[in-house]
Amino acid sequence: MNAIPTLKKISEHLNISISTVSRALKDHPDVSAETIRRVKELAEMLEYEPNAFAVNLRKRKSDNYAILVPEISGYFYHSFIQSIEEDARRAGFGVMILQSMDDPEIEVANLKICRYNHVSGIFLAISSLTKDYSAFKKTEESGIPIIFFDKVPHGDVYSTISIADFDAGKEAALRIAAAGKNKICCLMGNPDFSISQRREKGFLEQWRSGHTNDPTLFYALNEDDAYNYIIGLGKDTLNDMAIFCMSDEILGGVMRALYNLGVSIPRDVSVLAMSNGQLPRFFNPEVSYLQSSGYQLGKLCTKAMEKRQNGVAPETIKEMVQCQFFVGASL
Amino acid sequence: MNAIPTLKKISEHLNISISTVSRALKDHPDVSAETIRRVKELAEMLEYEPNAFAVNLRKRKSDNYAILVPEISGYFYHSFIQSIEEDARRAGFGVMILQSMDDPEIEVANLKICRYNHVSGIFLAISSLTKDYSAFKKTEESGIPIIFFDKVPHGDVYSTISIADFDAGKEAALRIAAAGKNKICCLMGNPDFSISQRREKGFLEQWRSGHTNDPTLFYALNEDDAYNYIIGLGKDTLNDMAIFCMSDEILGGVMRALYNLGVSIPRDVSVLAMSNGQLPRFFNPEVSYLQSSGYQLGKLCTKAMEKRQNGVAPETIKEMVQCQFFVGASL
DNA sequence: AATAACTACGCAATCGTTTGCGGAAATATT
DNA sequence: AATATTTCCGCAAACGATTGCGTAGTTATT
Repeated sequence: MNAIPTLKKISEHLNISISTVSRALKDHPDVSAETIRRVKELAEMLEYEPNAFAVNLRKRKSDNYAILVPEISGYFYHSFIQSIEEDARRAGFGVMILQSMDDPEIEVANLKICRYNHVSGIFLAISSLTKDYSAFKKTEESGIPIIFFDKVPHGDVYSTISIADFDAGKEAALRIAAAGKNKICCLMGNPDFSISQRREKGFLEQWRSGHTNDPTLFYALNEDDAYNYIIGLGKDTLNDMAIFCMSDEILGGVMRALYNLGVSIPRDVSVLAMSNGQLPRFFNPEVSYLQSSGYQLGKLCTKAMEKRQNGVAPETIKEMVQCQFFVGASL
Repeated sequence: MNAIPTLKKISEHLNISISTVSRALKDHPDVSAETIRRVKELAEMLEYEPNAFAVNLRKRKSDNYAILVPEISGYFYHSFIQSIEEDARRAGFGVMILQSMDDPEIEVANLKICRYNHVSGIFLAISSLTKDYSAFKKTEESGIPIIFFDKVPHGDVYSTISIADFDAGKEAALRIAAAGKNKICCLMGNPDFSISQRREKGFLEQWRSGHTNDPTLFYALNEDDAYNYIIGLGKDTLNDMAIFCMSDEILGGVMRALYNLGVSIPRDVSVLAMSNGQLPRFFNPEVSYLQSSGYQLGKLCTKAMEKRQNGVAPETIKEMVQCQFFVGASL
């Protein structure tokens, strides 16, 4: 069997104490240059690496971050995860993934797992129905910093990195107005999502400042919801309408429906989306969208986490990322 | 500070020894019913959970699996990861994510991380240029089972769960032939990928059995490669052609190009893809495809991993998943 | 009543690493 | 030559959970 080397084994080989080996490997000044050389040489040869459990047990802390999202798949979080993993690896951290399946109970259980595994920090997108923040509070109090992203709790005691959803909503309304459209349908996501609420608010506020008619609102919980809704509207109702799709999921459903109905874009119907940036380019014509990039959001979260690791207070970290507009041909 | 409870704390509260507390929590027969009751009651109250580091240090094993993929994002692996996480959580395992960025060196480093973190098992899709399997061998020898999936090493000493790539290639050729197309272009992925090679081999073998002309082959390393290639072919060359897209990445590039060239599908050009199942439905018309589902593959890998955990020999686990054909309107 | 068996618990070592403290040997200071 | 400093290293106690072994006190057996 391929026995994994320990300090003890090295110490026995060299006939010195475990402590000295440990110190030698860290260039402790109490160890002679010659001993350091010999220890390091042997350690290298045996491919010694400290046992993570033992180190963590002693430090009462692991070099692991946790990412806690409602769901890995979909259009957004996987690119966020990729982003975090890249940075974490560079900083010597591992990444644990946990899904809440948008269930507050699993979310609480996952936080508990994080606590008992003494992760160094948590990146967290909260589930839509989370009302009780006590698990967040408890986790922060136990010394584990949480960076909330995308779906963040309200209240100002937490570190949050979020999309400028309100502004994005406003810009969407502006772009649509600029395209000369007047009949609007907004397909928002689950109204329990904070992001849905803010995007809607921004859109409505902007729209109402220049128009007297209100947009039609529909809350689509998933792609099929969006699809069925558009199909239900029918070609006539859709004529000359502009559709705002709050997410990639919704965009997917809407476009499939529009294809099936055989409407022409943008002649009959205009489309504007908010997106992670991949999907809109696959439609014909390419869909214009406001990009909220999971990858970029990840980069900001990494920076925020580094600050928190260095003791920066949670409430001082509040960031909003503006969305960037990408011109397609759907508007 | 919200001190996390330990056996010691419980034992002090109850004035009994640490050992007895430990045993009580596991219903050890050496502990009286009354003591068990008192211990469990207090443990519950304090929300005691064993310190994972200490447990793992003693067991020399963690309740964690690692997933090692070239890249999280893209069209395939994230659904695989989602699948594994679901099952792992149910079985009480955590999931660590590591990306190799398709770099053999990082892959080796990641395997080392797995070893020194004593994960219970690894799900691994190898990078395209990995030639040296010694790190795999070493990891298996150190007692950590590896389930290779999707991109698997050759040789028969490993546990592998792979797509029936050869068969899928054959079926693709059959479907295209059945559609009456004769002029074929196969867009394959990186020729270093084992999956590219097998899909190509299957396609060619089947095709040649009934035709004298060979398909045009092109290896697209990414979406843009595929896009540029198709654009380069031009409308005339494409006319009456059937295009086989080996992956979602390629499909994306091809469809964008076809849209831009303004060719009609399937009148001018037919398209058949191999896909995880999401993307083809977003095109107009919907693209026909052979599904290789990351989610399903994950389920099979979980079962394989359970077997390995129970001591089943690596080489006895070899599975091939057949692809399912989904009828679109592109062929 | 003496021995056997059982119940219920504690001691102490172990997993591998880290670190405060103490001390022998070598060197430097008067 | 006696004292003061360095230099270099080891002892032992943590971190928290687990477990083989030992044993005081009780009950069962002859």
